[in-house]
Amino acid sequence: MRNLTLKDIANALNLSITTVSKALKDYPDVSPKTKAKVKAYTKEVNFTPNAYAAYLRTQESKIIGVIIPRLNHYFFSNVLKGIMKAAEEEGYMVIILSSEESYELEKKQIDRLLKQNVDGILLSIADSTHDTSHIDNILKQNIPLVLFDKYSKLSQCSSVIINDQNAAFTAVEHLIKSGKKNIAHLRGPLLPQNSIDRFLGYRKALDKYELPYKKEWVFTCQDITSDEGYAYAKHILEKQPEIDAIFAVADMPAIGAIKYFNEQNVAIPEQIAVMGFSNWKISGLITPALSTVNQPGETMGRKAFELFYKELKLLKKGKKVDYQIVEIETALIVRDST
Amino acid sequence: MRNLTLKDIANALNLSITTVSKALKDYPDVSPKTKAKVKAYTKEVNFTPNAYAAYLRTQESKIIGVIIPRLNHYFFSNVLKGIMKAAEEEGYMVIILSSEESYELEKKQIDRLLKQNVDGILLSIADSTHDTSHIDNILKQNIPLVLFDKYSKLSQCSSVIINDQNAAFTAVEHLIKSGKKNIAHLRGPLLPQNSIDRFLGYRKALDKYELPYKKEWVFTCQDITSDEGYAYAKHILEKQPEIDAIFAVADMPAIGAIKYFNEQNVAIPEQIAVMGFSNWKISGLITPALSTVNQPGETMGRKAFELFYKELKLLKKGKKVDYQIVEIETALIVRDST
DNA sequence: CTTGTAATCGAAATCGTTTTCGATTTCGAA
DNA sequence: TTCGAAATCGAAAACGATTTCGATTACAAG
Repeated sequence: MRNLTLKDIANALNLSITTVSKALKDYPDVSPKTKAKVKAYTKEVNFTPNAYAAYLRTQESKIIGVIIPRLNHYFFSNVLKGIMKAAEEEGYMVIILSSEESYELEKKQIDRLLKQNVDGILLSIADSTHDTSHIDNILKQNIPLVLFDKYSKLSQCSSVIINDQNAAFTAVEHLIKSGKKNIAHLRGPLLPQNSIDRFLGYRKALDKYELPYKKEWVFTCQDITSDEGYAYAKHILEKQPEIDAIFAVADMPAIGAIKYFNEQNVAIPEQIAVMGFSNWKISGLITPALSTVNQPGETMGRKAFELFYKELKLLKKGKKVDYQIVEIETALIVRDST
Repeated sequence: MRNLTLKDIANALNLSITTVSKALKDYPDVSPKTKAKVKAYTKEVNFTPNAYAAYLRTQESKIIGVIIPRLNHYFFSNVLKGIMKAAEEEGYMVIILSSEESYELEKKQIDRLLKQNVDGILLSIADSTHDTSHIDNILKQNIPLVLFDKYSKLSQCSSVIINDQNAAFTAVEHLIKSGKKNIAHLRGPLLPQNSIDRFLGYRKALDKYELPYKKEWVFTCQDITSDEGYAYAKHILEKQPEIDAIFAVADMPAIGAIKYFNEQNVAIPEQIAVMGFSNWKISGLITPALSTVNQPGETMGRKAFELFYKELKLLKKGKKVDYQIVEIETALIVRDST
């Protein structure tokens, strides 16, 4: 059972391949009558032109590639959802690849996508990515590129981000206003812009309210896992009991910390308050429910696709495209842990 | 900056397009010397044949389609991870679509994938799917199809599943052996085989240990959310306090129930025990940690791809392919909630 | 120096579209 | 009736690979 081709349709209707093709694409030099006839028939037999053959002429694959650092990750799943919904509305398919936070793999995945002739690439860069030449390569090939969430200040391309610094500032400010004075920070790895900015927001809040900044109150989570949060919570309780609040770079370490405090019957937030970041589904379900910052993944994904699509259309028209940085609103979510 | 073509390579090396193509594919009628020359050069300039042009002759897209019911879902994310890793090893790209648990959308997504000429389809069917004619259509087109997790007993195709009935039986048996006698079940929707089998496993355990089965102890979670678990927990505590254990069809409702019990200071597991299903990451992080059944998503995904790939190779050789049902091992995970 | 065979190579057809451009038809106006 | 413009159609050339099959070369044997 072979798929139908234009030739089959043409034969069935006693028309030429050309006319059938043009009728389907609403060329002006096909009469309304034959257009109607062709469209009715193709609909009846559920025909659509072969995408690969079409690509050969148009050079448009109607496929975009998305690279995320991790697959099973609540936030990125949400971003994907936004991307895929928006893509579907425009008839685009999405190929997803994961860099597993590895710079080498990220380069390889970009290469795979370029070989696949995707119409555009949406990318959230890996924690370990330390230079951006592979990213600039995409731009050189003149195919639209949009970064989301984990972006790079160095690359001259469209990005969809949140204001990490402000969001972190607001979160820490809330801790301070609720009376906490010795606030620790579980920060992310050193490279990604996100962890840098969240750390800077933390410092800015301390500065503004004239609280001391102490290096020994900042702990680095390499992998941003609950295990790391759990271990640091243990360390804090045993070695640095003066700490009365924790601001974590993400929900996972915060949840790990809460788990440990629960086991030790530490009163949250009275003895120690815990603040997360990202608003994962689960953060509202643990006890006590975790205060956090909402990071609207689905919105970011949709916006990222829209930026790509806009650039593609400009490109097709041969117009100049200049890139754009879109900032998505975040919101402080106060629950029971602060 | 156009991509290179066979013609470019041929010109550069003073060979014909034919010879270059054959050299790359190790045809026997190309001398080792020219093969080496071609391979060295293509590697140097990072050339690989255009995938779309190749498709036109070979009818192989090297792309598979995957349809899952939900995107931001821990278990399915894990399955995807397994699929994508295995696919990458064989040079396959993966297009992912979501049916959002909708029968209509599932049909549409299958259609999209067929139009895209994917080499195979991996599918986990939606809760609302009530007939399988659209699935049988895939088989008629003679392209490999593998169902995973949410499968259908009616379709004659390969599937990767767990033994839901046995797994549920073991889980409930564990509740019984820990002394619980009045065990409620938060079951899933009526259609999917999973919820049916887990329900049957629940009943079988009650039967075996001569505990009464009561209709009013079975509650249906339409969407399998934490909210439903929360609401049923409230109902149970207020209206049916004789219930001393809950076996949930999945972790999410179990977590919702635990949240409510925590708020009401109900002792878990002393007053009421809670058992989940699936072993989501989060289930080990809440307090008390949730007992559950491990459902190895990544392994299932990898196996599903392998089944597809095996079928494809048989198909290419023109050999008869007969489908295969693979059962993946589950394991009871006892934590603090039972 | 032939001749036959094996080893190499390339011309050309093909896959299914899209699109240019030339051919044909239609039809109103003169 | 005839002419020309406008409307409608189709032939054919791409797109970039794969593959069949015929052509050429090399070389050993007679």
